[in-house]
Amino acid sequence: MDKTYEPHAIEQRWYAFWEERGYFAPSGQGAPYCIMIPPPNVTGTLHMGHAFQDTIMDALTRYYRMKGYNALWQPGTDHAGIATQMVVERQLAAEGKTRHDLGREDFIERVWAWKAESGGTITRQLRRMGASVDWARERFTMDEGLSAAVREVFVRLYEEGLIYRGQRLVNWDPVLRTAVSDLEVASAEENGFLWHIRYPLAEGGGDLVVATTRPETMLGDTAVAVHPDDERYQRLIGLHVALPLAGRRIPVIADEYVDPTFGTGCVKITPAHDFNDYAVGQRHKLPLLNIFTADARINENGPEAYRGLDRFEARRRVVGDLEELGLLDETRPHKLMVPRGDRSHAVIEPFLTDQWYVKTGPLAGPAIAAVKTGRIRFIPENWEKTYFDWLNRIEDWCISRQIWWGHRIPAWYDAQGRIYVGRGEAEVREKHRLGPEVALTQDPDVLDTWFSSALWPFSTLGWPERTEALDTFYPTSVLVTGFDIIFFWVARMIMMGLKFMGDVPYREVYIHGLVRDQDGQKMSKSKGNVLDPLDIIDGVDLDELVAKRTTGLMQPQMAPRIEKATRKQFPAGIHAHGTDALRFTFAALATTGRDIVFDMGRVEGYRNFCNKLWNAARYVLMNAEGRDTGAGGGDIELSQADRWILSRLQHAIAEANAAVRDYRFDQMAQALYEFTWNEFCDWYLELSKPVLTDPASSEAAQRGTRRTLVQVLETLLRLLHPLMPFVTEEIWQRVAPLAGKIPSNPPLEKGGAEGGGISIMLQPYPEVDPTLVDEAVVAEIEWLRQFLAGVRRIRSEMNIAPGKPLPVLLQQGSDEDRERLERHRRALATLGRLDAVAWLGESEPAPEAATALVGAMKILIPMAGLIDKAAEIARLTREVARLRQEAERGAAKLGNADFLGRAPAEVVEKERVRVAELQLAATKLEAQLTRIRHL
RNA sequence: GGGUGCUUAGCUCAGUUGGGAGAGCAUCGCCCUUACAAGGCGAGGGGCGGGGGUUCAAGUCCCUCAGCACCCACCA
Repeated sequence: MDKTYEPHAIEQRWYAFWEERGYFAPSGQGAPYCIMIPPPNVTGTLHMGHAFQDTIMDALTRYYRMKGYNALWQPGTDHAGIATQMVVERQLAAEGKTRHDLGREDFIERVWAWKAESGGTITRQLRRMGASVDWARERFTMDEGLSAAVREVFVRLYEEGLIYRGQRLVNWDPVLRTAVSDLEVASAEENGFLWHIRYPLAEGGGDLVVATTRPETMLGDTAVAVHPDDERYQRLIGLHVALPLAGRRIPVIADEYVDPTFGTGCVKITPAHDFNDYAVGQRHKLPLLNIFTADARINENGPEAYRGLDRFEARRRVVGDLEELGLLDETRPHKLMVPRGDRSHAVIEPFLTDQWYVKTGPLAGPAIAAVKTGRIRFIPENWEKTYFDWLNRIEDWCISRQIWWGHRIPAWYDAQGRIYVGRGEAEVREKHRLGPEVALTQDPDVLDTWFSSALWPFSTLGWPERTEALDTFYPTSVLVTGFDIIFFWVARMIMMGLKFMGDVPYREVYIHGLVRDQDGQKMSKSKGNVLDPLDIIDGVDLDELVAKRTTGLMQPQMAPRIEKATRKQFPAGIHAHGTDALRFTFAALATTGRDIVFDMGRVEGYRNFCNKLWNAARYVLMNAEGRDTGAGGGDIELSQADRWILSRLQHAIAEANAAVRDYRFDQMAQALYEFTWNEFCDWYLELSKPVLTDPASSEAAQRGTRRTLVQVLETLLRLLHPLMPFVTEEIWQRVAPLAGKIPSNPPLEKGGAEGGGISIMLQPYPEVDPTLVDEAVVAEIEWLRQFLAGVRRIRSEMNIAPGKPLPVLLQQGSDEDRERLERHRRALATLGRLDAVAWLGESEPAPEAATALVGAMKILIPMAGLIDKAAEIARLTREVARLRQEAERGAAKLGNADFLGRAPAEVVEKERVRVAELQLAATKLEAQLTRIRHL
C-alpha cells in the first residue's frame, strides 16, 4: 500500500468495478428494502443538500444490502417543468429569440436537446458520491412509461370527478405567464405605501375614503365595502360612489370582512384581482371585472388612457392623476406582504383564468389517517403536526401550467368547446364516437411537475402495469427528504399512493435538515456562499472557486463582495478531501431534525480519519502479509489485549447497528470513529507491537495477535463501509484474503478486484458475537491504561523527555495487581518507556518519588535527578484538592437522610463506593505529599 | 396572528428512560518513538440563555421571560 491515503487514486476505480458487475442491483434474495431517490432536476447539478441526502440514502442502502435484504435504491430524474423551461428560454434570449419564435414543437425539441447535453451531469456526480443506485432501472419523469402513468392517473381521477376544470382566481405569474400553485408563492414583507383615495358619492352629499396598497386595481373595483356595524358609514350602505378615473358607478356594500379599525374602515372591492375581494364579490354577487392582460398590463376593460401600461406604470399614473384631481388624501409608507413566484421572483397577481384542479378533500382524508394510524411514521415525529396542519386546511390543487415543457394535459376540445378526456386522441374519438370530421384540439397546457412526482413511488416500478418490481418493492421502506417539500411532494405522494396502489408509498419518512454555510446562512448562488460537493472531494484552487461563485449572478454588483469573502475564507482554495471524508462528515453531522452548519474543519478531521484507517491497515498488512495468521491451523494463543479488542469490537458492532436502526448516523459515525482511533489504533496496535517484535513471544501468541489484527480490521472495514465505501473496499481487498474471505492466490496480482470479483459491499454486515464479550478482560486493560496514564502524566508534567526510560516502584498492590503486572510487564515497559518495575514492601522506606494511583495501588517514580520537587508538590496539591472537593460533595449527599431514604439502593451504594474511592485516593496522595515535603 | 425548532467549552455539536457535564476542531506544552507530523503524549477551558417550580436529586420534567431561526396565515 502507498504510504499516504490518496482518495482520488481509488474512488473512480471501485465505483466502475461495482457498477460494471451489477452489484447495485437487488439480489433477489431476502426481504425487500427499497428507497426511492427524490428525483433531482435532470439538467441540474449536485449541491450540498443532494450530497447530504444521498449520503444518508446510500448508507442505508448499503447497510441493508449487507444485512441480507433484497435492496433497491431506485434512481431517476425529474423534468422540472418551469425550472428547465426557464433555463432554455434564457439560452434563447441570449440568441435574441423567445420560445414563440421557435414554436411549441421546435422549442420542446430544443429542451430535449438540452436534456441530452446536460442530463448526464447530475448522474455522473451521483456516481462520484458513491451512490449505489441500480442504474439499470433509472427513470425519467417524462419517459414513455412514466408519461403513461401520468395520463392514466389523470383520466381516472377525471372520470371519478376528482379532476375538474374551472374558472376562478389563481396565482398568476405575469413574467412566466402561467398559473402556479399556492405552494409556489412565497410572501415577504416589503416596503410600500398606503394610499387614501377619495371616492365621491354618486348620489351626492360628500365622499368616502378608501385605503389601498394597490391603487391601480381601482380600475377594476366593483364595490366599496364597510363593516355592517360601523356607525360612521351606516347611511352610505346601499348608496353608490362614482369611481374616479374609470367613470363607473359602483355600490357601497356592508360586509363583515371589513375591519373598521384599519385604515379608513372603507375597503375598495376588486373581485377579479384580490382573493379576499373575490370572496366578498361572491357573497354579494358582484361582477368580476378583469383589467389585466396575461403579462399584467391594463387591458381593454380599463380606461383608454391606461391601456397597455404595465401594472407598476399604471400605478404611478393612477396616483398622479388622482392627485391632480384632488382625490388623493394621503400617501403614507406602509409595510405589506408581497407575494412572489419562487421561480421568477415576479410579483404574483391573482388572476381570473380557466385551470384544471385536483379535488383534494377526498384524497386528504386517507392521507391523514395513514399517518394517524402509524402506517407511516415521520422521523423526527414532530413533522407529523406540520403534515396534519396542511392537510386539514388543504385547498384544491391547481395542476395546469401555461408552459410547454411537461406532460401535456390529456384533454381535447371540439369546436363547441366540449371537453373530452382520455389516454390519447384515438381513445377519445373511439369512446365518444367522434369521426374524423370532428376537429379536436388538445389542451395546450401541461401539468404541474409535482403531478408526475406524486406518482414516483409506483410509476418508477412499472405502474400501471402490474410488475414484479411493484409487487416486491411497493410499499417502499423509507423516504429520505427535506422538510421543504413535505407539502409539495410527500403529502401528494401519500395521497396518490393510497388512491392508486391502495397502500402507503413508504413506511417511514426521514426528514433531514438543511445544509447551511459556516455562519449558519442558507447557501445560495446570490449570496455567493455555495460549496460544490465535488470541490470538497477533488479540491479547487482559489481563483476557480472565486470564478464559480461570481459568474452568472443575478446581481453582478455583488461580485466584489463575494470575491473578498471567498478569498478571506479560503486563502488557499479548498484541498481535496475525497468522497469518503465528505460522506463521513455528513453522517457525523446528521442529527435528526436539525439543520447542519457545514464546517470545513470537520471534513479535514474526517479526511485525517481516513488516513488513520489507511495507516492502521498498512501496519496490519505489514505484520500479516506473508506471515502465519493462523489460517493454516497451528496453535493460537490470545493475549489479554487480543481478547480486549475483540470484546470492544462487539461493543462497536452493537452501537453501529443500533444507530442505523434509529437513523442516528451521527452516533454510528462517532462510535466507529472512537473505536477505530481511540481503541484499535491508540491501544490495540500499540499493544500488539511487543508481542510481534519480541523474539521471546511464542509462535502461538504471535499467530493469535496477527489473526486478531486481521479479524478486527476486516470487521471494522465492513462496519464502516456504508459510510465510507471507497477506502474500505480498497483496504478490504487486501485484508480479506488474510482473513480467509477471499481466495488468496489470484486477486492481488491482478489488482484485487479483477481477479476475485468479490466485494466488501456484498459481505454481511457485522453482528455481535456474545461469546467474544469479556468484561473481565476489559477491566484488566482498563487497569493497564490507567497505569500508563499515570506514568505519562507524571512524565509530561514533570517535563521528563518522552524517550527517557524510567524506573518504577509499586506499593500497596493487591494479588490481582501483581498478576496483572506480570501479564503486562513487557507492554508496560514498551508503552510507558519504563526500564524496571519493582515492588516495594509495605514497610520499606520509599525514595523521594512522584506518585500516581491505579485504584489502591501506588505507582512511584523515583525523583533522583529527574523530578522537580516543587512541581510534584504543586501537582499533588492540586490533585488532592480536586479529590477532596469531589469527596465532600458526595459525603454531603450521603449525609442527607432524604437521599438515603428515597433514592434507590443502588444509587446510594454507587455513591458510597465513589466517595470511598475518592477519599482513599486523597488520603494516599496526602501521605505522599507529606513525605515529599519532609525529604 | 398561529405553529415548530433552537440556546451546553472559543467554534460546530452530542447528552436514550431525571442519579458522577462529553466529542471533534481550535488553544497551550513536550516529541519526527520504523502504521500514521493528515501523527504521538499530556494539559487548560463550561453560571448547561434568565427566573420560578416539582423532586432526596434537574442540562434532562413543568411554568414563565428573553433572544435566534424556520413554517403557515386574506388584514385593504
